[in-house]
This record gives sequence, structure tokens and C-alpha cells, in this order.
Amino acid sequence: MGRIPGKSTGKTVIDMKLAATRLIAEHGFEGMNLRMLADDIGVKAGSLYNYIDNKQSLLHELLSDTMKEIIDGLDTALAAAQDPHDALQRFVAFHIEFHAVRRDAVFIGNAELRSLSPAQRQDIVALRDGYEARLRQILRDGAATGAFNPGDIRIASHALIAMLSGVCCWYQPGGRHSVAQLVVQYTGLVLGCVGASPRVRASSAPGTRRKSSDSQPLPTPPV
Amino acid sequence: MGRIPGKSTGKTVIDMKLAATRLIAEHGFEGMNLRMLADDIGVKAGSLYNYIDNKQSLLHELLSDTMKEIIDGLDTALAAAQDPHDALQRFVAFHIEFHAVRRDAVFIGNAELRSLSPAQRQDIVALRDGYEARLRQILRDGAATGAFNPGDIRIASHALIAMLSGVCCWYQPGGRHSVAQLVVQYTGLVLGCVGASPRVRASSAPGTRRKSSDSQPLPTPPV
Amino acid sequence: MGRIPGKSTGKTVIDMKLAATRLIAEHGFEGMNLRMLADDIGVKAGSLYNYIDNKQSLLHELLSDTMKEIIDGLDTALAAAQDPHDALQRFVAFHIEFHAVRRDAVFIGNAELRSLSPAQRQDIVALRDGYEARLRQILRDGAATGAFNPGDIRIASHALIAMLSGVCCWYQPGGRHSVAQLVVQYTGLVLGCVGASPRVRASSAPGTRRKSSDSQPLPTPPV
Amino acid sequence: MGRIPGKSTGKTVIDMKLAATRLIAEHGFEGMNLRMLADDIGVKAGSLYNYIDNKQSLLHELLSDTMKEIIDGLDTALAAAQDPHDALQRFVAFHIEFHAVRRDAVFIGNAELRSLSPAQRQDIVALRDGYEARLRQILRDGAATGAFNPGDIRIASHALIAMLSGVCCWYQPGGRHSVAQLVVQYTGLVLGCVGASPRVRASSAPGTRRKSSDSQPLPTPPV
DNA sequence: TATGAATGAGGGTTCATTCAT
DNA sequence: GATGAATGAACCCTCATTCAT
Repeated sequence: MGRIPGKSTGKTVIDMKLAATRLIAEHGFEGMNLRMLADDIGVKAGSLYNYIDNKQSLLHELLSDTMKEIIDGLDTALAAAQDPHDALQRFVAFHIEFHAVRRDAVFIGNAELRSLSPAQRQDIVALRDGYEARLRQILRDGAATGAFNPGDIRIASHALIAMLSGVCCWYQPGGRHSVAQLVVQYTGLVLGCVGASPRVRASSAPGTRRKSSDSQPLPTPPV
Repeated sequence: MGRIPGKSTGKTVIDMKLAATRLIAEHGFEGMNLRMLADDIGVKAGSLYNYIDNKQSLLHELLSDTMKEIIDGLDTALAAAQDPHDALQRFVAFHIEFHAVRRDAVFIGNAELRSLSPAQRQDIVALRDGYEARLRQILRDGAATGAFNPGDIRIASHALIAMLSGVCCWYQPGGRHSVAQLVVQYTGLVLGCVGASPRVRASSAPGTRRKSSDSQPLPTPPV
Repeated sequence: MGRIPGKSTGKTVIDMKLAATRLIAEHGFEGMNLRMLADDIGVKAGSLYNYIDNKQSLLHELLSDTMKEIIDGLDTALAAAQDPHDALQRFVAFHIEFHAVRRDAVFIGNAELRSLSPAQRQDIVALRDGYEARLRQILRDGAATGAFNPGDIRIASHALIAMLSGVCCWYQPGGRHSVAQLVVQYTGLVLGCVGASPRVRASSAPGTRRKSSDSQPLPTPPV
Repeated sequence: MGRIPGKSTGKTVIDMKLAATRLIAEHGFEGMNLRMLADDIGVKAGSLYNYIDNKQSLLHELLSDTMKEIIDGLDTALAAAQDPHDALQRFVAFHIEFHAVRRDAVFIGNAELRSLSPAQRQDIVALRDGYEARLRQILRDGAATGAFNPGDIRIASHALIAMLSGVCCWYQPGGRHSVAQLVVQYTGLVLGCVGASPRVRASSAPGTRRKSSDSQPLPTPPV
């Protein structure tokens, strides 16, 4: 019944997951059908069942993969953090980069939760909360040391994640901004948000935020 | 182009739109079917076609209604603004209230754009950009007077709107926070974000942001 | 339940029947819906039921009207016929004129028989056979006097009626041919068909059939 | 554009086309539904979509098949024609036989043109005109040699085809007439129609047309 | 593994028809 | 007479899923 676990690293499986991520981001989970996916990787629809149990479990797997990857990535990024202020900057940089580079994956991770079964959703939501918990801890630590003044921790973490995650909806590689520029801009916004103490804040490239230009309108605005 | 019967003020039409907004928010546009909607308002599926041209145009109408209402509401809220700082506070208060009270409508306004036809999407996106343009103008004005230091205007407006709109994904009326409390919290975050000058910022109830409690995990995380 | 018979002469009824004939000819009986018909005469679909019992009975009435009119017209045309040869010429002239002028009515009379109920169809088929019986009698009379040599009477009558009725499928008023020209041409063809004796045949405008030009291709060829 | 699976030579495809031709002839294209068709060949309605793109394209394919077959058949029949008179006889024989044997196919080919899309209709009409063009050429050749006196070529070709095609509406195999008898009768009518010179005409079995009996009334009269 | 074919459950949509107003 | 609204039955078509080959 189940598939051989090791097989999830086969080329076809990888192709399928990449294609599925792209197609779901484009059409939505319910709007993508398995024939589209099969066409995209050059097989017939029935053959997909050599790799998946069903359509919904494929979605769950995609989301699960993404959550595990983003959590691992964050832990790596935070491992060497010196203090809350440093940790927050690392968080922003990592989150922005991940959301700019893996736009489709994080987009469906946010938008398609409702297409999961309750149990599957619970599973992903727990991972998501684990991710957000790391941000809350940073904020809590910073509030304790007096480095930050974030107000309600949970509201602040919701707000920051919403703000940062929005880039997956409008950022286009090769567009007006490089990812590095995004990181600088968003870091400034975040530090301001949490009322980071001026001293530290000045260190984040003073004058960087002078570039006050208007860019193109966003095609699909973030939620 | 549009439909006129009953001028969309008939009871059934209103019921239908309310139900549709709720059901689409819950199941997604593709996940909601017209039989569900019809059941919800006590008619048969075919009867819906006395009020809509097709399923997709219903979605467009819902989104269009919402955008017009939010723009009108914002203009009213901003009418008496004294200066950019005042305007930004009014913007935050209005946006948060609207997104807390009309959660479903704004949620599908963000999440279901892709289910529209290109022409319909263009129509809504233009309205959205008009809304965001008002925020950009506030930021630009504030940057000009030195009241704000928002960095790139467009990134800042994207970021602020993403941050504020996130409340529609997790806020529950009757929960831990009142809307008024949300407004206070988010106002603090926003003013910090744009680097509002301390003098004015201090006026936003100092000490308010001390309430540093953690609330429940968010059921449907923001995009 | 039934409608007042005298009312079938009201303006709305006449408009409705004219419109129905045109619309059925254009879209077919199943392809025309009552909303189309109602729109065409400026009422709502439900109002049609003030004039008809149901859609199918409307069709039956249209066909019945047409059959009665064509039979009456034929009888009038044949009343003064001197002999079989004269009668056949009168038959051709009448049939062509009727089929050229009342194209839509005769077209649906042929094409939409199958959309009637068995009883209704029987009714119309009986009328049709009465019409064709008059042609058979002419042929039989002519065969008896030696004026014609039509072979099998029933096949000949089928063949002649099919040939003549075809004009309803391709003739366009204002086109290359006048109805009078059609009558001349078809009369020649028919007389040749039945082997009319040369003497009489010469009287049908000798040389008329010289006009050997090709006209435009037929858009919808006859069955 | 077209479908390839099974190259339309698969048993199910052939069954489907045969059944569709019969059912459409019986109920009309709009009157036949895909469940009827599916039932008839022992599958479920959705399975038909393994063989067709949609209902309308099935009709187009049936008509296209028929037109190609009839044109090929005619060309074969005319290949060895000695002169216009011989060609016309061959035309009549082939056309009658085809219309007697393939009654349903030619019937829907005539009656259901209007159910096609404009482009599809154009396609079939072009084939039809190609078929009729061969008859026009025969008539033109015969008029040139003095063998025929058909009058207006296009009217004559319309008239002849209408006359001959009518057999598909009333002929029943196993009825009063054999196909061979039909051919003899119709050949006589056609030759008379076009004023074929007596010498040649006499060769078409003199006395054959004596059989002057009346047969049964036609169930579905020709258009 | 891959596939062609089948299925069954629906989903959007149409439409003749009814009826209270 | 007219109409807006409702209905229920269908209809075309889609699609996840299965399975023999």
C-alpha cells in the first residue's frame, strides 16, 4: 500500500514534486488536476499513482517537505546568533531569502492548508507554529534584555511573519530589487517595528533606507 | 454587463452574497460548489442563475463589492486627516477594523484573485492598487515632511499592507483581543516600521505595548 | 386548460408564431428555447404560456398551420386545371413559389417532424400524404392519358417533391434568380422527368433552358 | 487537433460511431444525449471522452467521415466513365446506392449541418460542394456535347441531388423495391430531367418504367 | 513501471414549466 | 395578461482513481 520511502528521491518523484509545486501555485490545488501534472512530467495520469497515494497526500508531502526545510534552514541560520538583535536580523534575512527563492513552495504552504484533511492540516500547522515559536522566542528574549519593545508577542510575531512572507506574492527574480536589497529594506522595517534600540539599529547600514523610489504595481498582492 | 434584477438589493441576493463569501472563505472558490451555496440560502442550484451569470462572475462581484466598499471607507476615514502621521494612524485603524470585521470578504479578496478571468482580475487589481496608492501617498507625504523614514515606498506599502491584512487570517471576534486593542498594537508596529518621529509616536499611548502575552496559535496562517 | 381558439388571431400570437418559425428554422426545435422566443417578441418566457400549452404543441401548431395552408393553396391552384399536363405545371409553380416564399415554414415542416409526439407526427404526416396524394393523382391521370411516362408513381412523386422542395434550403430572395425564373427552370426539369410528350413540353417557353450559367454554391444543401 | 488514440480503428470507437450515427438520425443531434450513446455501446458517459473531444466534434467527425467516403466512392465509380451520359448514369447509380445503404449517415449529413460550429460547418460544406461539383462537371460536359439540355447548371445539380438524396428519407431495405430497381427508376427520371437525347435514353431498358404501382406512404418525408 | 480505458461521483449550467403577485 | 422567481430534471463535461495488460 505505502510506497517505498527511499523512492522519494528518484528523479521522477523530484520532477513531480517540482512540477506539482509550480502548478499548484499557479492554479491552486483544486484547480490543478493530475493530468496537468502528468503531462508536465511526461507520463500518463495513472502512472502518478506509482509515486503518490492520492492527490491530497501529495499536497501534504509538499507542504511537509517545505516546512521541514524551512525549519532546518532557520535553525542553521540562527545557530550562531549572538543576541536577540542579531538573531532577529538573521531571521529576517533567512525568511526573506527563502520566500524570495522558494516563492511557489511557501505560497502554497500558506494558501492550500485548507485543502488538507484535518489531520494533515494539524500536522503542518504544528510545524508552522514551531517555526513561528522561534520568532516569538527571539522577540521574548529581546524584550527581556530591553533590546526590543514588541508589545504583544504573539501579535508581533503574526505581524512580522505576515509582513515578511508577503514577498512571495510579489517578488520577481530579475526585477527591480535584488534579494540582498530586499533583506536590507525589510530588516529596517522589522527593527523599527519591534522598537529595536537605536544604537544597534544604526548599525544596519545607515542611509540605506534613503532609496525612496516607487516600483511597479504588484500583480498579485499579498494577503 | 452586470445584472440588474432586484438591483442586488433583494433579500435573496444579499443572502446569497453573504453565504457565498462565507463558503468561499471556508472552502476556497473551487472548493465551494453552487449546490452548497444554494442549500445554504434555501433554494435550488438552478435558481442562483436568476442572480448570477455564472459562478466566476459571482466571485468577481463579491470582490468588486468589497474593493469598492473598502476604498470608500478609507476615503471617508482619511477625509479629516491633519497630517501624514495622523493619516497613517487613521489608515491603520480603518484597515485593521475592516479586516477584523469583514474577515471573510477580505480574505477571499486576497486568496481568490487567481480564480478570476484575466479581465476580471485586472479590474480588481486596479482597484487594489488604487487602495494601496493611498497608503503610498501617505508614506510619500510623511517622507517629504520628515515625519517618516519608510525607505522604498513601494516595498514599505507592500510590507505594511501585508502585515496589517494578516489579521483577517487569525483574528476571532470574542477572542483574546478587542479590535480596539488590535488597532493600538498594530499602530505601534506601523509607526515603528516607518520610523515615525519619536515625538509624535509617544502620543500613541505610551506603555500600551507592555501587554506582552502570548495568545492561541493561529488556525489559518496568513499568506 | 386549453386556450380560447379565437385568440389565435391576436397580434401577440401571430408575432409569436412568426418568430418561432424563424427561430426554429435557424436553431432547430431543440436548439431554440422559449427565452429566445420570448425575447424576440418582447415578453418574458412565462408569458408564452398564455398562448401555448407547451413547447411541443407550439411546434405542432406551426406545422399544422403550414400544412393546411399549403393544401388549401394547392387546391386553389389546381381548381382550374384543364388536364394533367396543365395540372402538373400548376403544381410545380405553386410548390416552388410556396417553398421559395415560406422557406422557414416548409423547412421546419420537413426537418422537425421527429420532434413531435407520435400522435402529433401522425397528424402532420397524414396531411403531408394528402398533399402528395394530389401529385400522385396528377401523375396517374397523366400516365393514363399517355401525357406522362413517370414509371412508379410513388417513387416519382417522392422524387419530384424532394427535388422541388429543395429550393427552401438554398433559395435566397434577392439572389441570382427570381421566383418566376425558378418556376420556369423547375418546370422544365419536372416535365422532362415525367417524360411529358414533346408537343406540350415545347409550349413551356422553348429556349428558356438555354441560360446555362453557374450560380453561387449552396450554403445548406437540401436533403 | 484530432484524436489519435486507437486511430479510430478500435472496436469501441467503431461501435460508438455506428451507434452515434443511428441515434442522431433517430433523435437528432440535440435530441441524442451522451448517456444514450454510452448506454448503447455499454460504457459510461464519461468514458466516451476517451474517444471524443466533445459532443459537437463527434458530429463533425461523423460527417467528415461520410463526406470523405462518399467522395472517394464517387471518384471510383466515375473513373471508368466513357462519356457524360455514361458518367451521369454512374453518378445516379452510385448516389442512390450510397443513400439507400448508408441512409442514417447521409441523413444526418444533411440535417445536422446546423449543429456544427461555423468552422466545422465550413469544412463539411466545402466537401459537399466538391461532391456536387463533380455532378456539375458532368452536366456541363453533357451540355457541351449536346447530350444533355439541363438549363441552369447549378439549379439542375441542386435539383438532381435533392431528388436523389430523398431516398435516404423513405427507403427501407427489404421493402417493396430493391436498390437495383430504385436505380433504374431514378436513372430514368434523371435522364428525362436533363433532357438526355432519346437515342441514348432508349438504351436504359425501355419499358422498365412501366411498373406503375403505388407503394407505402413515406414515414419521414424528405426535406 | 507505464498505460489505455473505464468508472462514478459530481459540478456548472440550461431550460421547460409553474405560480403567486 | 405579464412577470420575477423558483424548480427539478437533465445534460455536457471533468476528474481522481482503479486495473488489466
